[in-house]
Order: sequence, then structure tokens, then C-alpha cells
Amino acid sequence: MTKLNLSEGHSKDISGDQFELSESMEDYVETISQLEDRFKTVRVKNIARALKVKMPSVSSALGVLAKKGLVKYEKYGYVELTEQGQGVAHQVRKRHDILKKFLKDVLAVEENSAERDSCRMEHHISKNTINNIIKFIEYIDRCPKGEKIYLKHFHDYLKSG
Amino acid sequence: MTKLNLSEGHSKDISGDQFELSESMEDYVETISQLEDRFKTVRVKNIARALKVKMPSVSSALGVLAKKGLVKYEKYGYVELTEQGQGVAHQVRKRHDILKKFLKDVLAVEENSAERDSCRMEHHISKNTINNIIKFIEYIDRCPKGEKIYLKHFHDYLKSG
DNA sequence: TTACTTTGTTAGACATGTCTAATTTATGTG
DNA sequence: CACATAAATTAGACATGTCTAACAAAGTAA
Repeated sequence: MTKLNLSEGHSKDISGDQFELSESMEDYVETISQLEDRFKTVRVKNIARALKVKMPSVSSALGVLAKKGLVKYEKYGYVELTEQGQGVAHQVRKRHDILKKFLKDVLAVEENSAERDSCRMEHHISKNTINNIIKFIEYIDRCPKGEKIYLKHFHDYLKSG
Repeated sequence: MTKLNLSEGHSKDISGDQFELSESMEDYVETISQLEDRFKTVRVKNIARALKVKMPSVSSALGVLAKKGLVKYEKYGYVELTEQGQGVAHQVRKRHDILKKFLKDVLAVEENSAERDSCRMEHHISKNTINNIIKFIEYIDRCPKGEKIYLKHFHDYLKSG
């Protein structure tokens, strides 16, 4: 099970709606953030490959994100998220991770579907709903054991019918 | 609580992906279906108002949907879903209703957010995930009482913190 | 039938986001 | 240094889906 830092106090500001980013732009920010984590230096080519788009699409997106102040970006150079960009990325990734954890651990959706669905749904989920999902996971994790047993029953039920 | 027909055997074919409809086109089909239910005769103007778009957008969408064989549509006349269109509508609405019920009854998301979120997420949820959600609701509805009590505890926990 | 109102369509602009093809910049090797 | 290769950009096409403005059809009422 993926470890999630649910106690970090992100009950607010998890939806990242103060930047009015399109689904597509959220994906770029999220991907850049993941690449920064993995490789320390990020280039147009890497983003393109990760998102399965061509390089001109990335160039164009970086223009938009730079104008919004979310990436630092000099032509032909490396790509970096600004502080604000990192903030947005954090929110988006958190939504993604929570959703995925929920799908896997509670609804017993298998890895592939959970990843695909959380990728797509993360852009369309409200603050309220994400917060309740966080609470749900917290609740199950914290409560003595009854909840986990019932969850286990459910997962068995899924298999046996 | 909304009554949902979960026993009708829609474990398959709930995602409606055999028509490759865009989010937007799914919304049109869903809305037309709802209007047919409510008013028996559907016109461009009604669709426009329901979806908060202008009439030319509806005209254009109807052209696309007619070409795909999902609506019957003669210029200046009434709009009707074909059999296929009704099939798609049924799938989309089912996804919507299940999602909304889940958000409300399990996660205790309040009506407005639940409606908004299910509207947006319904387009991005896989067959697998929807099926597990259906099973989850079934499970809770059918099991003696333990599960409902834990759900109640969770909802209390949400309020009290 | 004629005039008025409502409804709907067409034409064309615009925004977003993608792509290919052509060009430019950067980089590495002799 | 000079040239080949890889990486990135620009220019421009295309698809989707929206809008406004202008026009056309249908319905209503004298």
C-alpha cells in the first residue's frame, strides 16, 4: 500500500482552483514535478515522452505555463517549476495519490484501472469530495479494527460474488 | 436516498465506450434523454438552456450526433434519441446516478458537490471502477447491519472531527 | 394574407490543444 | 574549428467546441 502523508494538513487548498488551469496544463505541471523528483533535470523531450505528446506541444504548453508564472523556462534550456508551480503540482499530485489509494485500498480496483482512473478523475473532483475521501481513509486507518474487517469482507465478497 | 436499479444486470456495458463519444457529446445525449423523460418533446432551445450553451452549439452538436446515429433529427423539428442513443444515454445516466449515490450515501458529500462532481467525473471512470462501486453499494445494502453502523460512525466522525 | 415573434440555422470568429514539416540551436567528435 | 546529430522551436494545419451576428423558417394573431 502506498504511503500517503494525510496528516500534513492539506484539508484546504487541495483542489488548486485558484490558478484556473485546464486539465491539460495540470497534466504538464504534474508531469514536470514527477520528472524533477526522478531526474533532477527536466527537458522538453522527457515531458513529451512522459505525456505521449510531441515536442511542439510541450513547447507550446511551456509558453502558457511560463506566462502564468508556474515554470521557469529559458528557450533551449532546462525546465523548472517555480514556487507557485510546485504548489500547484503538490495539490494535483496529492489529489491523484489520494484518489488512487482510495480506489485501490477501499474499492479494490486493480492497479492499472486505479492509475488510469485517478489520472483522469483528479481534474474533476471538488475540494469537498477529496476532503471526505481523506477523512474516510483516516477513519479506516485509525479505528480499532472493525472497519478494516468489514473492508476485508467486502473485498472477499468482490472475489466470491 | 435515490432509488437505483442496481440489480438490472448492468455489470457490463456501463461505460459506453463503444461509441467513442467526447465528454461534450455524452452531455448532450444525457441531457436529451433527461428532457425526453420530463417533457416528451425536446427542442433545441430546451437543450441549450439545460446545458447552458447557446443554440448554435446545440445545432452543431446535433449534426454530429445524427451522423453517429444517436439522434433522429430533422431541421427545425423535434429532437429524439435513436435506440442506440437511448442505449448510450442509459449507460451515461447510470454511471452518473451510481457515482452520485456513492458520493452522497457513502462519502457523505453534500447534494450540490455530489451533483457537480458526478457530472464531471462520470465521463472519466472506467468500467472496472464503476462495477466495484456498484458492488460496494450492494454490499452495504445487503449485509445485515454492521456495515451501515460503521458508515454511520464515519458520518458522525465527519461532523464531530 | 400580412406582419410580428419565437425558434433555429448558417457563416464565420475564436480558444485550446494537438500534429507535421521545416528551420534553428546546441552538442559532441574528428 | 567544422561538421554531423540530437533537441527544440516556429510556422501553419487541423479538430473540437464554443460564441456572436445575420438570416431563415415556423407559429400566431390581426
